[in-house]
Amino acid sequence: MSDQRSASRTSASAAQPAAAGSNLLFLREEEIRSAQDLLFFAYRDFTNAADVILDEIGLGRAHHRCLHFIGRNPGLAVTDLLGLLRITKQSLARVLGLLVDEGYVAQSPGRADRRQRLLTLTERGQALERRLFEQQRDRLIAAYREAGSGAVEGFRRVMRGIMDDEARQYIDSADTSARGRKG
Amino acid sequence: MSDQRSASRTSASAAQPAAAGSNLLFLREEEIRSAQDLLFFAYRDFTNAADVILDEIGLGRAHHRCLHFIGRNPGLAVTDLLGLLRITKQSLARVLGLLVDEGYVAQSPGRADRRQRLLTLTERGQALERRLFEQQRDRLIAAYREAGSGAVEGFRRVMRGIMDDEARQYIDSADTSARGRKG
DNA sequence: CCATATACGTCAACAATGCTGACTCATTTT
DNA sequence: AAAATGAGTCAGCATTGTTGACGTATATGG
Repeated sequence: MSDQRSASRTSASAAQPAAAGSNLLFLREEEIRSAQDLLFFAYRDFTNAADVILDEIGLGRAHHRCLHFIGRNPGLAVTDLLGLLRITKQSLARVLGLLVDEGYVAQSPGRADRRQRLLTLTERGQALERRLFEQQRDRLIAAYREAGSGAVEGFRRVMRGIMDDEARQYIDSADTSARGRKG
Repeated sequence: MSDQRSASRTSASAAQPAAAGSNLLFLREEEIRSAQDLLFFAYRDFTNAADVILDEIGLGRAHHRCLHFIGRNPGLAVTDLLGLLRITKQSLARVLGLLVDEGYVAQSPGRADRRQRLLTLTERGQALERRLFEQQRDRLIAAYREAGSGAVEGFRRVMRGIMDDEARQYIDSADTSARGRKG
């Protein structure tokens, strides 16, 4: 690979606001653009961590997302899973159908509302989800160790702030139920 | 939407390690799983912020990524862009070709190595990239304000720790060149 | 009880964005 | 002169997202 990249970075005339002396504004913008980089690279490599295992089994990231959210919310209804993933029912059907066919996910009718198909991981699904989890866990633990324990709280606060209200509520309720364990 | 979700969260038997009393391990695992959630939702909503504008123009996220990295690294060589995005030349060609055709990106032969096609944003490309940037900027600024200035450093450190070495070097070199401004 | 809404599933077609493999051409390096 | 590299291109395919249109079972409200 050539060394062009680092040689030319930030030499763009566009990065300089027209007004002179507004170095604060410049730093602010650079800070934001740097955060764009952070989100792209961290997400890319974090999701990538599970890909080798997924490839072996012939599944994709979409399947992993399902396993993750079902594992985290046993008895989740299909509508709720759709709300978390923000994809269409038809997109989910392809992915979820395979997971059910291959015995990773089980469906059972809701007792209160028998129209629902509540989703849980089978033992096989739990085993797979755990293997995938461990890959990402190792990466996160290394990151946490490097960053220092004080950094984690800041990470959580900023990430929470980036997402929209609905996602925040989900995150917050997971937090409280993890500590209080009140079902 | 049903309320099944919050009712059942973390009631999975799988979340409990077999050994009793290892509550530290449990909290650790919950913390990691929560970070998985954070990455998914933050990335989802962050990228989403630019989608409305992209839709109007008939471009996608892949185009945005190109505009971002070219804008941030004027004179970037194609090989280096491929290295940042980690996609194949053929995938990039589709996306980049359109950006060039539509006048968002300009190519010019390298002086040192005339095989290279160095990439820059045209004025049109800069204008579009700015519009997209502003959407994500607003989200980040709100998140930074909510999280507090102390949180930002922690965010940056953890995100940096998640990505692989090559990406870290890129991030670090951007940091130094932004302050020192030495091309 | 009946009308309407909801939860879930399904078929069909299409779009965006990844991938592999195979080649060409220009230029640089050895 | 030979080999490597930077860039482009064609062809085909996989994954995962989208619309639109229906069908069925169950719940809910007048």
